[in-house]
Amino acid sequence: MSRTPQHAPGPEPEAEARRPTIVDVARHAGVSKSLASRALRGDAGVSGPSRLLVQQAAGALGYRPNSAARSLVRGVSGLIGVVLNEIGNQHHTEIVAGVEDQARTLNASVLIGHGGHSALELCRQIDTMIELRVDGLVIVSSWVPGEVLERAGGEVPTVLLTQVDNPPPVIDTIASDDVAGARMATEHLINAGSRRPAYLTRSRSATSRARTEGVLLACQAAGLPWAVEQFDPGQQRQLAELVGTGRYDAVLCNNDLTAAEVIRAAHDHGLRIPGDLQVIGYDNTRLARFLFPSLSSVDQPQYLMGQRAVAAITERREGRTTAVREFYTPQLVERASTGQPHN
Amino acid sequence: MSRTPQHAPGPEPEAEARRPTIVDVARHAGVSKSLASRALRGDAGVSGPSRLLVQQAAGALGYRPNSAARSLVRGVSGLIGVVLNEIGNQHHTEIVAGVEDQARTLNASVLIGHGGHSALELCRQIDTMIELRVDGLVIVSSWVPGEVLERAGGEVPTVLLTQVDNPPPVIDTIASDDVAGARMATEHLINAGSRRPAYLTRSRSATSRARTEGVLLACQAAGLPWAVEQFDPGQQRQLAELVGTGRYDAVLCNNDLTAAEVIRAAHDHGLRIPGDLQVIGYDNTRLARFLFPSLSSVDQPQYLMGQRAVAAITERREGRTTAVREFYTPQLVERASTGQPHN
DNA sequence: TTGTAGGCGTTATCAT
DNA sequence: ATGATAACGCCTACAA
Repeated sequence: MSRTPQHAPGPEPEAEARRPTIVDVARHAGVSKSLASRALRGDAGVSGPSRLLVQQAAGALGYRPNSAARSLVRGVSGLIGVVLNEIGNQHHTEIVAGVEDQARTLNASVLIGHGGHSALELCRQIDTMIELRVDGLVIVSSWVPGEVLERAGGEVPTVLLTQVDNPPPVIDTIASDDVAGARMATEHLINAGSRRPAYLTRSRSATSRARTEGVLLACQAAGLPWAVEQFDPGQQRQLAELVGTGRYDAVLCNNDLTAAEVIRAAHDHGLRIPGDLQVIGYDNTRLARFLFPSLSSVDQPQYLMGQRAVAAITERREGRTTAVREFYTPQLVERASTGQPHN
Repeated sequence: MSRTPQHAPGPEPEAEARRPTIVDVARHAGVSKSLASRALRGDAGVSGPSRLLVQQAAGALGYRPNSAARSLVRGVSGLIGVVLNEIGNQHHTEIVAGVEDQARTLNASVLIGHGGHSALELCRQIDTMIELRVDGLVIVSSWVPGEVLERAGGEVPTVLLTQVDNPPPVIDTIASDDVAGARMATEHLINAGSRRPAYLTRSRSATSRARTEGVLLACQAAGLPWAVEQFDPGQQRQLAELVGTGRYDAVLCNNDLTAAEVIRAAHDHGLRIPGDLQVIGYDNTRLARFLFPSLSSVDQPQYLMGQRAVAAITERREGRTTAVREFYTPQLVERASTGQPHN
């Protein structure tokens, strides 16, 4: 028995290697296609022998349900879409893990689309997901324009996992409080003796802007000047040079990788960490533990946020019409890159 | 005009907020659904006024094509699936970028499925992709059993981007030569003076095994003993302790993050790099530049491999039946973590 | 328990 | 240039 289906009555001896459909399975098993459908899905009301027959036929033919056909007739796809702008990023990874685990409880699978740091591409991914008729959409980026969010939310339960300025009411938002996180981290730096703290970022996202705000608040409260140093992703040297000037005695970075750059530059310039320069990262990725000195970092409940996103989608599908607005307070994980050197 | 479709003739005044279909668009525009279909897709043979009418109707209704229906009737989905076991990994990121750029030339979009380090989940993702009827499948993991690969290859053009032992002929393989890469790296360590090199890994994949082989070959050729140190992902302390023993004077790590751990441990134990311990990573991720000292690393043409994978899929779809077996030779990028300290 | 028939939204093949 | 109409593969009343 070859695996390619061979329907004898066909007038074409050189038949194309067509994928077997449920009709083929039914014919092979000698039953109607509706019975085959029920048997394959484990429906009740199918006799033992029939079920077995159908299953064997499906196995012999290598049958695979066509999810396009199924989605079409059932109106749901069993797909949760996640759109983010950087897949090589521990922060996003944890969110996706949360989404996946929660999706598993719904027997849904997760599709990841990534915009590669391009807002346009990000929107295209969202369109693709919607046209695929995902049952819910999780957006992990603050680069999506409000109107796109609004359209998306009108078509499918949509959850945004970042802070934005004015989220439309049709979408839910579940975010970590970036203002609070940055403020807390900056206060930590100041309490440990910093008098010239700064915020370093390579991102222009709303998320990064919110962190700027947190730094500002902490500095104002302490009566200190505040500084933001913005770099473009390409600029490598500038960041290292800035660190070398010794202009700041403590920096909060937009993420752990940028913090790694800073630590590196400090080494090169002979600066002690945390003695000459305190450093805090953001996202508390695995990397933070492996740097030298180990990196203090702001931790967000990413996994939990991913889970909650899927829960919010479920609620929307079950009729909720009010918007979820959840905020989580991040935690500062203190390691060796901050604090008073001799304490 | 509200955005929810309101078909006047409907007998239900409390109509469900159904998604508008092409029939709604056609009715709204006063044309047949076939004409609407052609107009929306930009087919030739539609008069200017009709096209405009249809487009306006679609815009007014917020129409979105249902890709399930389209996929069903056309037999192609316009989707390329990528399955990998770790999305938070720069190595994979670059591959995906290559896949995406090449997919764009086919007007296809890319879906990412990730197995979260579970072989079972990985296979489930592959099944999902196949049932979604992706037009091609790219697998970036050496954990997928041969029989699963074979089945997948029988159903859809499939490309494996890792080295495995006996790839079935129905799938294409495009891989970087891990034996050669590890051998080259090890030879570099030996040339720089190492007499006790070792290979450090947290992975038990076929990829990692191949690298073991490369280390072995280099050591044998130099008449040196060879060593492999295998750790489980959870074990943190063991790796640090091993480094502290000073048992080895040079290590090749399975990836850059593990190399970061080693560097960190060396710092903690007061070992000089590269004087007391040379370190090489694998994958040449962004991180390698930011470590201190900067990390030598084995670079693979990941982006290119991603591109080639899609090209191979295209060729399969156009009738090629022989298997592609491409190998790329990796390059060693030398930085400050290896070499003779005073040269 | 099993079969029949209709429809999901789209494209494509015919006519007109 | 436009319009019927028949698929695509599956699910689901409804009937037997």
